Amino acid sequence: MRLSKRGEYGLRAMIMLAGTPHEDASLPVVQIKEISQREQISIKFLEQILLTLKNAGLLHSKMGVGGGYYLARPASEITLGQIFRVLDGPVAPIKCVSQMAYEPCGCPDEQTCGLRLVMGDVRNAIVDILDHTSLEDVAKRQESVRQSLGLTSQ
Amino acid sequence: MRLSKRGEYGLRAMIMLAGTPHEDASLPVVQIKEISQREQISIKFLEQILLTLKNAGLLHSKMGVGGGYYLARPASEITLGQIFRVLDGPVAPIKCVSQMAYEPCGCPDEQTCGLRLVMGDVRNAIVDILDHTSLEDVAKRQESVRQSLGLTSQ
DNA sequence: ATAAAGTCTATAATACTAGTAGACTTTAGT
DNA sequence: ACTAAAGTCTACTAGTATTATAGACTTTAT
Repeated sequence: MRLSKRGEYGLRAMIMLAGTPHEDASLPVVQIKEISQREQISIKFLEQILLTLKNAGLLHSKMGVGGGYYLARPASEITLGQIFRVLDGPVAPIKCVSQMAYEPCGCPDEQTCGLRLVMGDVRNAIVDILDHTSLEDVAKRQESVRQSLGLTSQ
Repeated sequence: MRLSKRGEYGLRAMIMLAGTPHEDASLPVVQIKEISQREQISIKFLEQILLTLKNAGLLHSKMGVGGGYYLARPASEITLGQIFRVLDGPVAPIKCVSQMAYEPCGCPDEQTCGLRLVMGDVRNAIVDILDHTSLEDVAKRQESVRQSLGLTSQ
């Protein structure tokens, strides 16, 4: 039940982008280098990850001087589930309960397989969280933790 | 978020053992070979898995002629979480929210890390299911599905 | 032009997965 | 005692996934 480093880094980067208010609206983009430094992620590895997210339509980018990345949609419309699936594949712990990538798992009778029933519950519990938590939700929650700790934003 | 084949096979085998009523109380053990055939699992691979579960104290065995495996405790006292952890390690999707195997994950500030907050929820949701579902629960649920399908037991 | 920035593909080291193999030990029955 | 049935234990292997690193390329502002 593990989130890969790819998934972790990608999610952290997206959350950071959601939590970075563009006070300076003329510079809505953030560079790979800055994300890499602030989140402590290898820049070359992060490049790949952001590119994948871009090709999946979750990020937009601007090339050339003054370029960088920005969310393809409002933070409220991007869920952690979408990001997760792009980077780490299906959420289901076992293929026979996957909605996105169903495949029989090889048990003698899938219809009455007890493991499948339970893993279906697990899948639903995970999906409930990941597909109903947007980047905005995370950014807000983060902010509220910061305030309850008496820290200033950023 | 994937259950390995090891984990899948081990859980299936344990569920099978829990669902096999020892009507013939003089023969409470089931042989590897039989589990392998009924669950369609490579016998050599299954050997390893059952041995691991035995060494973890979840199974007992009897060697020699007429030997085999049986649950170390009543099915109601063995949870899927216990089995899972033996075969697939910690349940938490990321180390920084693991109770059993905590490790910092490398984010700049763990206390306010939004990803960590959400993954903590995911961990709790999974643990809620796996640690509160016993082998007996699964066997009963399986049986009730069988009946609702109009099948006879076994 | 040039430098800043993203794009894309290839490669590599390491670890993990899903087995397979085979020699060994224990035990029941004769 | 012998034998066959059954679990025990360790090593090995082929394939795949993970976590990067490298470098050449393209786009764009100035």
